[in-house]
Amino acid sequence: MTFELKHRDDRARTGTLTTDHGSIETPAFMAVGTVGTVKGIEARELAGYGAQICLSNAYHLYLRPGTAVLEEMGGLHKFMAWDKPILVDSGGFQVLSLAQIRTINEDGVEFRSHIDGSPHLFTPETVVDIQRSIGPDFAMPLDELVGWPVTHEQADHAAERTWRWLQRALDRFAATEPLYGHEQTLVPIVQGSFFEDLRKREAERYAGLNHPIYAIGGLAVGEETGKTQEAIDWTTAILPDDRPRYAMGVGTPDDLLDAISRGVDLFDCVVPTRNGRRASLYTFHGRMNLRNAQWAADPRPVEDGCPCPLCSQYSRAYLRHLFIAGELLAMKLATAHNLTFYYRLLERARTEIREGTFNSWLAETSQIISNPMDR
RNA sequence: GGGGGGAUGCCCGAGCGGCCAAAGGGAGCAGACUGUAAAUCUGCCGGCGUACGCCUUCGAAGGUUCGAAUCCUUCUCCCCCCA
Repeated sequence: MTFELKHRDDRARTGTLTTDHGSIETPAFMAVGTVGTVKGIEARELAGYGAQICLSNAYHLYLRPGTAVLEEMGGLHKFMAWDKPILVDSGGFQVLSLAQIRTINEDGVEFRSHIDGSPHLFTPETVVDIQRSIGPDFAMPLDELVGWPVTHEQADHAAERTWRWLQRALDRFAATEPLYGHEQTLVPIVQGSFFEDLRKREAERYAGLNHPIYAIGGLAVGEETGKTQEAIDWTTAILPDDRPRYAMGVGTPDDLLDAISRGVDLFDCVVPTRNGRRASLYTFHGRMNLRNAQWAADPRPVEDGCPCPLCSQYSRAYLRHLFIAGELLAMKLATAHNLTFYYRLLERARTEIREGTFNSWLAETSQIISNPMDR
């Protein structure tokens, strides 16, 4: 993996992140394909909307279909017919989202499968092994993610443990080989919650690794916007400037742009896909709930000039009808649109950065895009 | 012609003397969602008022009762069985 910074505009940057499955122009957004599919979207369609890389999840793939099948099928790229880069999360998020069915200790996390209740031990080492079987270009190590609010002590404890777990993951990673002939890169995750001393301590510590890429974890877990921004600032100020930074789980369109302005290069979030399935559509003129009665007989496309399969063919009225009727196609079209919007948004952001106009564009855009539109 | 059953809010449907503006669905109207246990969850849903509340509702009319969607009488309409 290599990363080349291309342009800077204040703290925002563009760059090219290159892997054995091709390169990614940053800032970039990764659609979430938890179980090896971005829900409702074929891999080739995803690429057509502008995706350069997608994300999947080790916890979910480990439970289904399991690492034996993945190895037999030649890894996740082949399995899901996606030949661009893939990043796979570790199950660290499930430490938080499945908190009711897991127990955690220094060795690792024991999950009770959400599918059949069976117990499964995830350790830093087993997660690396699973990541070898899945075969992503970027592999996330097991970390301990805490929510918000949380005490300083709890956040400290989780950050320390995440650091120790990273050492174990790095050791296991160094002791094993990729299975499918392409390079894999482990991405250390900086924790520290929303405490300045913890974030700075962790960032210093991780910077010392001199690693080629870093992730900022623990964001967007229920905190106020200002806290997310502080945490990003504390961290990006210390991490090596010439390495890509990935803000895990971020975010809404305005979150993305804000984080870009603070020097973040990579993102993933379920928002465009999940919200699409639930009739919440993003446009450059604001957010629309396509279930609302106001669109019932609106002949216009959701967004004028949008090249997605929805906007290039269908009216708001038709999409609303599909949602109200509970039709599968509604979710698919809305997901396609939201992803297309995200990719267009980031493409626009890259252009603004190259031209040195990012901050002024951000100021006029961010207020609009996440607020309700009603025209 | 004889016998029996039923009519409840936009729809379906509980309730069968007070705790009933009336369960529960559905439809409708909104909202939430940030490393996806999520095609999910939440709220509103007779009228007026932010709220305590007030007003008008349970086929129609009349009656019994302190009090009726619930009991009685008549009427209207629907369904089933027998002839």
